Amino acid sequence: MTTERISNPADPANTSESEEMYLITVARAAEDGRTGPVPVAMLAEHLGVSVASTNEMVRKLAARDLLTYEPYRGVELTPLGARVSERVLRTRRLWSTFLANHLGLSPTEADDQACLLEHVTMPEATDRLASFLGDPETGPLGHRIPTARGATDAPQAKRVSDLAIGTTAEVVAIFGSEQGRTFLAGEGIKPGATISMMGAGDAA
Amino acid sequence: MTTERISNPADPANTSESEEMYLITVARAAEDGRTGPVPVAMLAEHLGVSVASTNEMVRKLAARDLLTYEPYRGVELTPLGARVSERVLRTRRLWSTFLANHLGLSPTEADDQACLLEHVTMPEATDRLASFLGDPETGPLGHRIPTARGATDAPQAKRVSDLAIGTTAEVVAIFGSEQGRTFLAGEGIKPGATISMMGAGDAA
DNA sequence: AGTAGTGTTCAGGCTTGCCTGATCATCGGG
DNA sequence: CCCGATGATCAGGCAAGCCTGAACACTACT
Repeated sequence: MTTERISNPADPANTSESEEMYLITVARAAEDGRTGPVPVAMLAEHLGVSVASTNEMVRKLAARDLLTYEPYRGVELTPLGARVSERVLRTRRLWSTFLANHLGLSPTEADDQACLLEHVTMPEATDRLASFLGDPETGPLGHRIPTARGATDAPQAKRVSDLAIGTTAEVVAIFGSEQGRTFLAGEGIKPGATISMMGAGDAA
Repeated sequence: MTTERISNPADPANTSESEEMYLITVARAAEDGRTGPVPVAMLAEHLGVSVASTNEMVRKLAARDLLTYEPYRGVELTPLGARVSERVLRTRRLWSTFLANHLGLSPTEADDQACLLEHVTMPEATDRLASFLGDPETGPLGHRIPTARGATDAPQAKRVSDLAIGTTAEVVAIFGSEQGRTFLAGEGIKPGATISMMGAGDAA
């Protein structure tokens, strides 16, 4: 077992179980109605770890472009991070559905068990499970079950700085501060918009 | 997450995933016809780790009475170790059966996936899975599936349809959709409730 | 504007499971 | 009976994740 990562059998970003827990915790905060960045302290709280550990992990995940971190504000999932967390949550909720509806576990037992299974389920198995269950849209606890998506997701996002001059692209996400995003949105640059790369340089 | 072992949700001996892998490797050697102690080198080989690591782990497991180790001869499971490995192998093969027969994975894919699930499956889920599958005796690859044994199996749950008329029982679980569960719960039929079988027939 | 309090980060440590590279012990054939 | 091959073990290390405690930075309230 020389070096290779053991971690997760489904590897959009080759995330470890721990990393996935951080990511889905952020995702769930949003699901629970929270808007804007999730404070690091809240993450630590939910995961039952110290803030110091959370800080450490958050930086690691940010460095890997799985989430953005703004000190004193909190973290947010990047498109990549969102994809990972959706895959994990999809898997969890599918298992949860199976465990509750077919094996008869209570919804909470099912969710606990599913939380353990979600990190070690191969994409193939997840998809088969979805079919087996009839592609349900919500889990036993009422949560939405994300669709397979992402596998296809084709186009693959780039950073603006990687865009060749003269090309056109669709904005899928904007990184940076709230202020920055707001400013850009005011300029018509927001997710869904189409932009063209006309040239590069410092502020004119 | 101060100190407590995370490890396995089924804890006969509170074994970690790694430890379980060592134990079932020993168990499988016996299954494969081998008699007498299993050499440490063979263990290392099968697990893909160094002999030094194996030696280390073997001593740890021996100290915990999960196996016996005689230098220059090899290791053997103690009754305790055997119980752990049987539980794990039972879980693996049940999952394997489900994955192959119900989700349509190939026997080897199923086994690979099951190998990941086996370490994080709660005893409750294992038993339910066994019932769901009809208590099969062999897995997709032809291996024997150990029985639950050890858990005392106590009263053993039955399906309502197997209840004799006039008997009383406690509800331990309810299968079916969210809607169905909700409906029954509204009728006072939920886990923990006591019910009496008054008669059977189609909707009155 | 100043400061209390909250949030961040650093330093140093622990555990598990694995590694390599020596030594050290044993077994068994010649 | 002796020594080489095989097996066992020791020492020292590494990465991941987590910890505590202490220093530091920022925010927001008065």
